[in-house]
Amino acid sequence: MTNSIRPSSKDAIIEAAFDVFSRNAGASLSQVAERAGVGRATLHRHFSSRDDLLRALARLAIREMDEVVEAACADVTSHSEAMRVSLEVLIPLGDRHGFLALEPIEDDADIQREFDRQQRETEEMIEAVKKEGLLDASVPTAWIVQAYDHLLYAGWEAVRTGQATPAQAADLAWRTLTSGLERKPS
Amino acid sequence: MTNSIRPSSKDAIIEAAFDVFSRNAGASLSQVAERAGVGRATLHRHFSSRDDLLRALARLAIREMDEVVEAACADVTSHSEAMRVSLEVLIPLGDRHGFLALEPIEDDADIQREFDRQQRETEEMIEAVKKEGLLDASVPTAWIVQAYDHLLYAGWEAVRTGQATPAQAADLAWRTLTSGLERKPS
DNA sequence: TGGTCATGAGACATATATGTCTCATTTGAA
DNA sequence: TTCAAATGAGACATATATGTCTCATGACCA
Repeated sequence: MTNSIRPSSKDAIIEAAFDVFSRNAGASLSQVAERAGVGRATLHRHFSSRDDLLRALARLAIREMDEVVEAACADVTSHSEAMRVSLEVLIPLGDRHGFLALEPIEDDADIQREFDRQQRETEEMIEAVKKEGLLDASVPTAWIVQAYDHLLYAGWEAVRTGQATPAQAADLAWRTLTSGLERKPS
Repeated sequence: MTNSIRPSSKDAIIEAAFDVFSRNAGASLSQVAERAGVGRATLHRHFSSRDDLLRALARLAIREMDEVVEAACADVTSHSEAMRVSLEVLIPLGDRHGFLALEPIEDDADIQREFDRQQRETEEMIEAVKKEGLLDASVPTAWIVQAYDHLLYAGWEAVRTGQATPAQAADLAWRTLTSGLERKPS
């Protein structure tokens, strides 16, 4: 394989970048390189500029989120189930989710379009779940999207801080979103 | 009043800083000054350094959140009601809330202690609401804190983007937290 | 063993952010 | 009007971040 650069280094940079930028959007490239255990020059060999890195991260995050959702929804039989399993597989990608929410990538039309498409797909999923009767149609879809996104992020934080496993966090977030945290008389 | 610097300029800087930093934690002081409609030198007259500004914002945010919660809870008759009205009055302070969550102020022990105190008070409030029977005691308090914080932030975003008034956002966030967004058969 | 390639370290120039200073202008009160 | 304080504009020096480059080293492969 006289192919190209070793993959491990590039991957380490990408993982470190998600980790660092999801906590601090203004972090320097030195911090990213250090977290990756890599020289700053090596980072520039893989990503010519800061913007180049940010764009690569955004594209990757969108693609990964698409992939896990598509894979998880392969066998589902309802939109409600799709919404539930999407939540579960997206929680471990919370750093990607947080990165996309925090980092303003306004200058790239491709990424903006893909980002908008994901947002639209989430809205359509929620509309479909309303039609299936699980969610209250009188609650604005825009609010359900907000609650879904933020509870997803809350679930990732619970995982990151060791409070829960991804499965437990998904259970808690899903219960919160659907039936709430009230004490049930049943 | 030969007191000191005019207050309006300082206040404008503080409001602009909350606005700018809650969207982008790494924003420059030039951006803050511009948003405030103020020269960069004036910003430095009020706040000697970036850290000075950040610390002042953190202290103010904590104090303001304390004040509105205390005022709102003056007449309540239960912890459940206190939790509900706290959510309502904190949503308009969502920029303060987001600033405290996003900006890492690790070097100041005072602020850290106050921040921890607020977190602890939220936990105690939730424990009390569990005892009153509104919230399910089998759900971890840590998760309820997460959900409360994130739905509060979601509510502020709904207000900021014009999707809802503060009162509507508080209703939606409270309903989500307590009874969820399921279609209710009743 | 020899050669190739990715890498780390670090020098270097540049860009941007930060903090200080000066000065002319404006504001508000007496 | 008159005066003192606050301000905006901008020069200036410094610090940090960024991007490019070179060179020696180490890993992997033939």
